[in-house]
Amino acid sequence: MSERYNAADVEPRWQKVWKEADIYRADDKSDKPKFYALEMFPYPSGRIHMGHVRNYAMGDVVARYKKAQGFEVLHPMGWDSFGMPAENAAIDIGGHPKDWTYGNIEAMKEPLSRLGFALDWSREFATSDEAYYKQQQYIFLKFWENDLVYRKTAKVNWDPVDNTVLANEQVIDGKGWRSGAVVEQRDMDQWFFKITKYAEELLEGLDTLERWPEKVKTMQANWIGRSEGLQMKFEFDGISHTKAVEILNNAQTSDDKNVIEAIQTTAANKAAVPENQKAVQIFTTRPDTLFGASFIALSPDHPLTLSLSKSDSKVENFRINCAKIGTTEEAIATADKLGFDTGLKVKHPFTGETLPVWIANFVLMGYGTGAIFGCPAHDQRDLDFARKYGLDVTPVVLPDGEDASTYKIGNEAYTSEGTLFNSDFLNGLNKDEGISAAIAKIEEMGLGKGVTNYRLRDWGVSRQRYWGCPIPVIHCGDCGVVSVPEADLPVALPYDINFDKPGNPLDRHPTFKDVECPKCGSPARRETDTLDTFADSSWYFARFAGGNTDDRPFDKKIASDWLPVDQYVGGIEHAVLHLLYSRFFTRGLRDCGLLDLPSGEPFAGLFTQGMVTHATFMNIHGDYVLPDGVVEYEKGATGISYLSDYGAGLIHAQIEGLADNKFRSNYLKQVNQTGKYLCEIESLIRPIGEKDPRKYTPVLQGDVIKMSKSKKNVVDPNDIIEGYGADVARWFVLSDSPPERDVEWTEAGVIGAWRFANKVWALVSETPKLNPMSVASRASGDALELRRFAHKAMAKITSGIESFRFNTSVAQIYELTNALKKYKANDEAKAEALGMLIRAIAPFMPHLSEECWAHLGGEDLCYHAPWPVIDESLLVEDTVTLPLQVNGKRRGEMTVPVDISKEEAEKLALADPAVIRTIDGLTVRKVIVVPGRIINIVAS
RNA sequence: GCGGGCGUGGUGGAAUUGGUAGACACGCAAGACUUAAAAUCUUGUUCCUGUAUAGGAGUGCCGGUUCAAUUCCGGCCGCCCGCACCA
Repeated sequence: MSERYNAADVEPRWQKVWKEADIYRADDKSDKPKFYALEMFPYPSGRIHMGHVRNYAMGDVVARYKKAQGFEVLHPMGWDSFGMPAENAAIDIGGHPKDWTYGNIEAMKEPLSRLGFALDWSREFATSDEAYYKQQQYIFLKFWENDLVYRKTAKVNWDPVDNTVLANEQVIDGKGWRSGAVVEQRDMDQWFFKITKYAEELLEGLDTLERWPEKVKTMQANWIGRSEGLQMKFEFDGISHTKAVEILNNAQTSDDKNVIEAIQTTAANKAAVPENQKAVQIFTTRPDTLFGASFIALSPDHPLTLSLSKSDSKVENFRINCAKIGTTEEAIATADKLGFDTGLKVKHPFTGETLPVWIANFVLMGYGTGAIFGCPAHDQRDLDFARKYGLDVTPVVLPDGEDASTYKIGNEAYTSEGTLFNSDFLNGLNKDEGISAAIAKIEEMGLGKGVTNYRLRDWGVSRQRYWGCPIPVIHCGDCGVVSVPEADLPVALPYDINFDKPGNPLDRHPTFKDVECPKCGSPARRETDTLDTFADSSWYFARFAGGNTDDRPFDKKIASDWLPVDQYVGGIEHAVLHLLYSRFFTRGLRDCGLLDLPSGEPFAGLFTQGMVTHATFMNIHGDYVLPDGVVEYEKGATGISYLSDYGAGLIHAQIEGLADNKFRSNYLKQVNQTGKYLCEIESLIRPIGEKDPRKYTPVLQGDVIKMSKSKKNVVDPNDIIEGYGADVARWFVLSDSPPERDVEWTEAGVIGAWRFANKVWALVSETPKLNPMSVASRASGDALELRRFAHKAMAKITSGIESFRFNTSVAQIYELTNALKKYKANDEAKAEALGMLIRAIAPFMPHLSEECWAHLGGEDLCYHAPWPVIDESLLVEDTVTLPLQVNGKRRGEMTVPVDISKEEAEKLALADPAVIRTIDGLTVRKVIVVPGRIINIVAS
């Protein structure tokens, strides 16, 4: 019975058993404590990759472990199936996005099933299913009713060739990623989710997420970007003031009014913005430096700038110049400071001095009020600007140790803390005191008030795309924007579309657009934009929990019972977008009365796993080479080698003859370092007169990077499953590397995992039938030793799983396996240890453990077996080996009873021969005894 | 620029309340079995000196606290990630 472990036979057999017994179905009505395990669901690209394997293997470990711990586990799976790739495929290779998508789902489901994950497939859905997006449309309308959705004109990236809006990620160096056309900024009507309504709650909620990575919380906090400061007005001075009012009143178009209105209605700004426009509103986080103000700067997109440009062509030209700089981050970061003096003046509220009003390219319209006061001495940007245009630089913060009479600002602004000076009533205060005092004074003068500002903007969700959830509204000439009645949902995507022309096919569909107004019955136009696909993934976890309802997004009670997700696992790339949008959605659902989740937090525990990486290889032509095509042989090519001496000679000849010096020197360096020649067998055609039929080409090893098709460093999970089995693939991606870090896929590593699977099987198959649930409570001698070892290992395996350090659990499983081979214990103790081992392996390699369980004669399925109970008394030894240190250096060790007294231990330590030898001639000053840990003798 | 993280053998990594640094695995070396290879098994493997007993050095670098530092503190150096003209 000691034949090799045959995964190809074992794995499908158990998968069939599991499926027929329907063991992974979660029971909504269970009395057991619940546990919701979830991994970020996949986009159906058509193939599973190693990243999926790692992600789902981690979630599966948790799900299976929690099941064994007695929890009712919900572990569902589905498809995030709307999105651009389907449309692009239809454009590039023809066909229909729907067919492409659902074909891919079919193609992926089978290999995913072969990995043997404990998934409740009864809850499966795809976000492109009509039943799903119908409910999403319902949610959209509920959000609209509850003031969480609105419509406004906003700037978008417009690709003039493809006639579509592009997401920021799709704009590369200012050009459309597909067309290569220069992207325009265009104003368009867009739908927005009012995520800023929850800015504060989303920020505060982060503190309650104890089982989230600090990194993700920090990123979200930065993204929300709360800053406290002062919003205040600078009143226009003299004639300029009148002129400004005149400009505003006369030159304003309705568009300008909209912008001004939009600013005024921003929640944070609302209270502080006055009704009239006789002043410029600015926002600052450093009101303590107000006495250092030397100018006011407006954004090129500020309403005042816009109205000025209508009557002044120089302003208009300046705006055009600013727009030319481009949209790339690099261009923005390195752009010169550009300014334009409007000639307007404002009055400083404290000093009464007049300050010039400039337009500056570095002031953003999207943050604060789109206008600032410039304090060059204590802000680097302001300083650069002031130096360029000859504006005053007045220091008002004195660094410690500097003299007020001699302190000067050079080309570096002083941005750290210090004592305020040159500042009248603020003199002598520190930064925080100065901020409070300045705010109090401005408030007292009625010129402004302390406010909180957020960097977070509302979420624009309109996409001019076909393959997404249609936005369920109708535009009527008389009634305006009207929602589609609930009874008419879903607004279904028509199938008969074509991609002959660029742009959104819904927009030119013969009938989709033409509808009657649900209110007045007159001819109206259906919205043809679809929702950002991030909306789809913002509530799917709730549908999994309380789904299968057609009248509501999910059953409120059932979904609320399962939520929050206890353990969510996915990639760090979603740290902000998906994870923030979901936190917004659950709050929205809660406040619309659809979900009973007071905290609003969808994911109680989050784990972000690292990527699967692989070495890259490149040949002399500069092409990436598939790892499969790369062979290596030893330097010298004698004995162990894939190549004959003849082949080696060929490589040498090729290298010497290479024209590319850089490649040749790199290759020779590689050979020197590794002692190996890497090459590719380029063809199997025998050149005339050659003995070896193969043609070898030298290959350079490149960086170890994330698996990617274009870099050709991918390993297909299917190949690994066929060659070694699913368990081996799972085991490998969980061993060695800590889960949050990247793991490098190597052939050697896979073989190691495969060997281990065989080792376990060899151990089990040569063991006669026994009860894997047995407890050898009366063990002594070697048997007791084995028990101690097994229970200790089991404790470490358990804590490794609990704390997401699967690599340490794996190491302990190795140790337990080695111990089982080493200890000469009796059958009862062996049965206990082996039973523990099989159950410990089960979350990682469920097929192997099931096979072992059955072979040993375990009752029922291993999947149903409870997690081993650790006997705490076995974790404590009778004796302990203490290291003996002299002056902090280890000189020996001694084995003593664990409950030895400090005095006794000290006596024994000083009698140790190694200690005596070391302290010979020295005086013992002190002996430190840490019970059960160490003894350190201080001598001099 | 701002924020976060990380530096440990040839390699991945252990050592999460300061207490034997290098668990476990890969690789490598030697041996056993074999006609041979593969597989498997055994032993060794941080570096330096040394036949050995043993001694010295050692967790990026410099310093500090401590009987004791990979761990705590201060200052450098290097790498990675996120955000980025956010007032």
